[in-house]
Amino acid sequence: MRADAQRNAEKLRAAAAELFQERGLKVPLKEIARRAGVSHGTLYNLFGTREALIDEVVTGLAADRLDEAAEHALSFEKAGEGFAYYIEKVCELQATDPAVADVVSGRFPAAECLMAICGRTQNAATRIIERAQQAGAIRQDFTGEDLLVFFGTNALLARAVADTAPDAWRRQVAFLLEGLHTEPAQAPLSVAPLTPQQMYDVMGKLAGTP
Amino acid sequence: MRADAQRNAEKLRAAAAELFQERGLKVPLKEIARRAGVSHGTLYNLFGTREALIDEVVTGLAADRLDEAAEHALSFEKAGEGFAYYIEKVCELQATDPAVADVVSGRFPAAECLMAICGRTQNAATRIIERAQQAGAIRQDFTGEDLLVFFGTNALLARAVADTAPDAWRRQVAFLLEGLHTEPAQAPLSVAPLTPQQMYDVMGKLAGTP
DNA sequence: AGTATTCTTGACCCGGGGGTCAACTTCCCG
DNA sequence: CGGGAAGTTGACCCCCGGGTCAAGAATACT
Repeated sequence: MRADAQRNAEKLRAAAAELFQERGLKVPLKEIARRAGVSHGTLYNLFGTREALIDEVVTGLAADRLDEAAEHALSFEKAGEGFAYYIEKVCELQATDPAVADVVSGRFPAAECLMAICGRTQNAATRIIERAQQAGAIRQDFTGEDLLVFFGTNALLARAVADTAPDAWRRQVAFLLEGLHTEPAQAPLSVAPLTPQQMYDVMGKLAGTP
Repeated sequence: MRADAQRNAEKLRAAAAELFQERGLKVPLKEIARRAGVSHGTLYNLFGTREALIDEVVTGLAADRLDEAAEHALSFEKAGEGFAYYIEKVCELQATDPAVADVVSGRFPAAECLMAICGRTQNAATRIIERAQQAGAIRQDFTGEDLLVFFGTNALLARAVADTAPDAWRRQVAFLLEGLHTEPAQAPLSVAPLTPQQMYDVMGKLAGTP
């Protein structure tokens, strides 16, 4: 690769990182090129697809932050506190970085590496939930799918409130956590959790509009 | 108005009612015209704006259904049950009719009549909440704005799950209701409710993407 | 029936985003 | 330092949705 191409790729990566973080993974590619001070043809030439760009610029960071949150959640002595920490932390990541929000909401433009993160997050969520359930801290019928659905809606919510009341999403999180404690009644749920296949469909559509 | 124009208007109203209900208030106008078997020019000629069409076809029905839900909620003897009924009912309306969901999520293309409904719903929600709070059934710091935010996310969620697990939203509703009961601890919320102005911004953006 | 009025049509304009490619520029190496 | 390879550019294509309007079709009135 020639030296100037290398430089352009770097400029594009920088611009993409900025814009993805500011506005999510769906920013127009032409706008990324514009901010990089480069023709959009060059972007297509160097990266080919939006997914490739995402993978180089977002995937690693997002994966690290999500993995770290999961790890830390599992290190709490009290499983219930780890569970609460995890939810708050992931929601916070979503709120402060639309790119992460898009990653968690899964399968954006079907970038392969993103799917991997999604799966890892799903697994981590399930482990954290089961640990809390075994400790008797939260209701038994809450599932990893439930949590991912919540993350999906939280992504939308956090983006919607970002310019207005950047912490507004915390209220909803609090209500959810309150609803998951074991102390009170705990009426049985009348609807089954989503299957993995259903999760795939649903999260894709939830993300589809923004 | 000429007879054929009358007929066309009727065909357009019918098509619009169908499509709004199937896919929400943002369906392309050209598609409505297509389904009505009429040129899109005619649609613009007869109705001028999307808002006018919405007002003739959706507004009344949506208002009726929402008002009825509110009324019925206030007729419960136990305020807490009325509250739960109201949330379930509104969410159900949203789930079975994307048009209603868009109406509740407020301020679509700024149709005047829709704003009126929005205000009425906000008021109704507040009354129902306060009644439940006076009965000691739900936590004191839950507000009408909180509920509308929840409706906003539920609209997205319900639409996202519609083809896959049309009742999936009920789980989230259940978690919310569980979190609002008075029995357990009730940690104070660390974030203030939205102001009415903030609500306006937020709900507009939440609806913006889909 | 014939004319005046009202309506309808569909081609056309716009802007936005995705994507391609021939012609041009820049680089690098012999 | 010159020429071939590598890279860049921006005009161009697509589709989509909103919106307009001159020309033509349909109706209603006399």
